[in-house]
Amino acid sequence: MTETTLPSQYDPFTTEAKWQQFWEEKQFFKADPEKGGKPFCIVIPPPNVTGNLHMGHAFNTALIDVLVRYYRMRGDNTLCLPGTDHASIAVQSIIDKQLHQEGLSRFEIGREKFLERAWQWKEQSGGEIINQLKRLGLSADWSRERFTMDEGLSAAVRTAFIKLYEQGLIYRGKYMVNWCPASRSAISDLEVENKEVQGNLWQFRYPLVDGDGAIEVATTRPETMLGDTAVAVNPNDERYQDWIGKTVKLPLIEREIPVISDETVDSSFGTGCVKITPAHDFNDFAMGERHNLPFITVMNQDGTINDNGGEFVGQDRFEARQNIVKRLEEQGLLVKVEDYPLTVPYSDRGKVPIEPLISTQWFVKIGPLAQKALDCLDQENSPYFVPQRWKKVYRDWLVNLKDWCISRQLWWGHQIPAWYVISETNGELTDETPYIVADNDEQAREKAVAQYGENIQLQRDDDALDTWFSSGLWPFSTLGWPENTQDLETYFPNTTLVTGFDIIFFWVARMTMMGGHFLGEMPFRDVYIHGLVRDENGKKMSKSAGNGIDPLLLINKYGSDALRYTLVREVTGAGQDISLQYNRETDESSSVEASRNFGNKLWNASRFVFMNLDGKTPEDLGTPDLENLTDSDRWILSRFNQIVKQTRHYIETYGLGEAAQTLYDFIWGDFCDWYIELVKSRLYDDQHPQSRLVAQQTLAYVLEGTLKLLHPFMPFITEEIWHTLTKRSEETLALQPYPQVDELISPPVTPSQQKRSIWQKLPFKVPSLSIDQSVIKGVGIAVAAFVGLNFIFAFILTLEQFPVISSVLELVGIGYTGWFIYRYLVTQPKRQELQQIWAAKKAELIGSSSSSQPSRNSLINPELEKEFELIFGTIRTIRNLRAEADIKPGTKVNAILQSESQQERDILSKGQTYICDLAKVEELTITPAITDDQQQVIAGVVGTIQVLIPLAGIVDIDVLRQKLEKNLHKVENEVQSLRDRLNNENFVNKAPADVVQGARDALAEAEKQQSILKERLSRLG
RNA sequence: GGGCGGUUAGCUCAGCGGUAGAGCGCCUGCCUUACAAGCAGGAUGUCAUUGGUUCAAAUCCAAUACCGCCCA
Repeated sequence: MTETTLPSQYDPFTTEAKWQQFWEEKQFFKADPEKGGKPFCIVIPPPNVTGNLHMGHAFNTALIDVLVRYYRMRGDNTLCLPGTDHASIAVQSIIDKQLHQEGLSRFEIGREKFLERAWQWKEQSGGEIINQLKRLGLSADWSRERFTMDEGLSAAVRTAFIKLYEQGLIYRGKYMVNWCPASRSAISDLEVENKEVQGNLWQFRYPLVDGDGAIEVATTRPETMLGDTAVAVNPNDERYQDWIGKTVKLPLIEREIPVISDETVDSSFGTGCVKITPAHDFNDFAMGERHNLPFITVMNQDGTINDNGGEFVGQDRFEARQNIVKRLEEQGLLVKVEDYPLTVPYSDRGKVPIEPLISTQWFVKIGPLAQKALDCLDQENSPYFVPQRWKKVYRDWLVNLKDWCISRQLWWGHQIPAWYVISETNGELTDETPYIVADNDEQAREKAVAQYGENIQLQRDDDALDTWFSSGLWPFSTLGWPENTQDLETYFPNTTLVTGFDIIFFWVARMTMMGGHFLGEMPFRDVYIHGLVRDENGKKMSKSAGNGIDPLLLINKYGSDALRYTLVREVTGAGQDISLQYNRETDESSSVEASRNFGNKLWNASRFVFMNLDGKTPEDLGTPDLENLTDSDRWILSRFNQIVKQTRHYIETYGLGEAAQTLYDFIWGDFCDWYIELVKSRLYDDQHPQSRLVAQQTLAYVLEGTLKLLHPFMPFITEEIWHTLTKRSEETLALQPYPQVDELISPPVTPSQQKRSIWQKLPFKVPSLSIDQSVIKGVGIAVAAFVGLNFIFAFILTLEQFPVISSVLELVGIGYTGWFIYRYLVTQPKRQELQQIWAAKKAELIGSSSSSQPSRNSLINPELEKEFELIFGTIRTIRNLRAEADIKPGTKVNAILQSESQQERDILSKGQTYICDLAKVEELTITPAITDDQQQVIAGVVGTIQVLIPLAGIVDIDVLRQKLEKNLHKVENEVQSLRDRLNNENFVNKAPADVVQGARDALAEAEKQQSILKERLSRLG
């Protein structure tokens, strides 16, 4: 064994920083649309530049990066595009708050200065966020980083706006919108959060104009009565038949208003008679339109009562509420007040109740856009939701969409590209002022002049667009749209959108609508929905609750790999929330700690391997010599290939948590607990150099393969170990090919291998040929290509598949060869495509190789794995007996294994050295029957094998008896239940044959165990 | 009110027709030269309740209860 300088504890801090820098400097993750091959593209959901990343971002980033790194290693033409979002309202309110603290307001410093500060903020916050993404290990192409307000994306926004406007899908109009008095801006339906609150239901009396009496109305918002223009009842409500058509006098304001009937009135609400305020309530607005009622706005933009409010002018809406109730009470018009739970719409941003207000805004006509997205969903199931249940949520939302109010009375954001020709309305901006939609000032002026003559005065719309308008373009504006760039050509549509379910509404549907409209297809193939990260008490993390857990805190404590791995491993049920163990007093997390320990385990296993490779790399040693493998080598190679298969399958079906768990079990269980222990004696044995070499080869091969498998999940530690292992200092693990099942038997053709080995062997210089030349020299090439093809096919095919070549060449045909060369071989990127086509062709011709003859064609060997299960079971039983008998770990014992089954005895014989090594057995006897029974013996049973350890010392008979009795009891229960089942005719007749046989076998085994245990007990006397 | 999830070991969660698993925690023994961030061994469950389907239900169906989310 050679000494290693590596410490026995892995230190993530220096390591992670080192590789982060290495990856970035070498630009390993820079995408190249020319590379060819199957494109794989993820554009990350851009974090808001409102501060730092939270745990939800860490989660999202971890999932994205697993996918991106996997597909990159698989050989796909991969792009991961990072970026940030300007978050209009959120950032504006941050700046507003800053100004407020300085005793300033944005109106005082003006738009220009305000935007300067906002950009400053963006630089700082955006920079921090990008750094944090890097610390998380995100393997993005940083050269393509975008920001929603950078030049290109702003141009995309203007183009989209202008196009939609010209197509009649954007309009300006006076409608009721959700108004946030705190930010003094309109907001969209989605930014409204409904909250259950304990409010009141007031009942007022509105007196009849003609005659005596009054009608009683119920309301939860008394202050709006100032704007009432009718009272309404349900036409079928018998109580109020006589009232319909009469006129009542609105108290305090003294306005005469009609009593109308409308189907939508809920007779069971309050008195069944409601006041109608068309300018301050969405339902009333609709009713006002139906019945032609006046619309009287009684509030200002800041939520105070305006001139229409009589004596209450200038009061805040909630102050006015109190005063109005008081005044009505004084006038004897208050009937009663009762407690009443109700849902109040709050502004998600301003955190105050929104006020429905009529105002002039810009809207997107949703119908046609949603229809396109719906068609794609219904006809092509596009995009494909993972898990599928979110599809329904998405669909429901598309169906129920209303027109989208996109203007915001904010400065931070994309200013609406509309110019008012105020000279047409006496220099004033009114609802009637005509306007021009254009890309910039000059264009606007040009257009305006053409329409209104030289002497015009223009004023640009002050408002900014809803942030989600630019976010809706994100999957393609980031790739260069509206320019038809090569990035767009290659990477659109994106492969997968990875996002939390909480923004399906806000974001996903907007992207699908915009993508469908502007590019004619859905902007991503799949939508992978994940849940939220909950805190240690299962509560949703939120800023207001203050229960967020800072990912950086955990990264600093345990490393990025550990945090990433924890988050990914938890995500088994896709779309399900995950909760993170956390101790707020110590900032410790037991689950992240477990992942750190896992990393450390891998680290130490690797140290062990390094110590035993005599300083050689896997390349020096060569791949495992398949002719000279021992059973244990064959076993770990079987397990490894099984894991390769499972991991690939899980990742490709978005089972990231399952993949992570599978690797954990393999590395800790199969590789560390068993294989390393099995192989030790061979490594320390100089007498058998060949066996030692094969052990080294297998160790090195499986370790390197395991590092590759795990790399997408724990990129830093695997990169670190891989470099120590391979000494390939200028390369990166991140660009190594992902392991393939049975690659030792039929080596995969990887691009790099092609370049190095096969390609250079071709008898002509294809890479230097231009396309034109290839056409001219067609015939000559065809001949040369034929030779070249033979080389390639010879390499791709394994020996047993060789006869297939002739039939393939018939398929290909010589005349076709020239084109074939041009199409697939001249350009280096196309070669991968060939590989895929070839694989498909191969499968077509010879059938899928994996399932047909597993033992001959695959290293995966289920029979061998079963045999090892028996050997391991035997080892465990001996260890168990040793522990029960309190035999010191270092002490060797003798053991007798008795089985009537020849097959079992054969397996045990083959595993004899393993059993001796791992269970510390001096002398092992394998026998069909016990001949001379020992007096002092402890016994156990595994399968139908009786395990006996003769003891020289004293055994506690009572303890032994108790243990045997307990086991016997368990076995007897099992025997009973199995007998019951097998005695049931229905079971025997109806259950599948293999299940019945399984039960019979289990019964036989249990009965055998039973008799062994009984026998042992009786011997105890 | 409508819809969707969840309820499995002390905790966090897998399993989703063939009779119950992991990590953490707990108990016992070990500093056995890869790893004490470890090794070996051990204990722990009417799989929320009630019905149904089935030879067989933690697993499928229905209802109920509780927890959570979304929409109105």
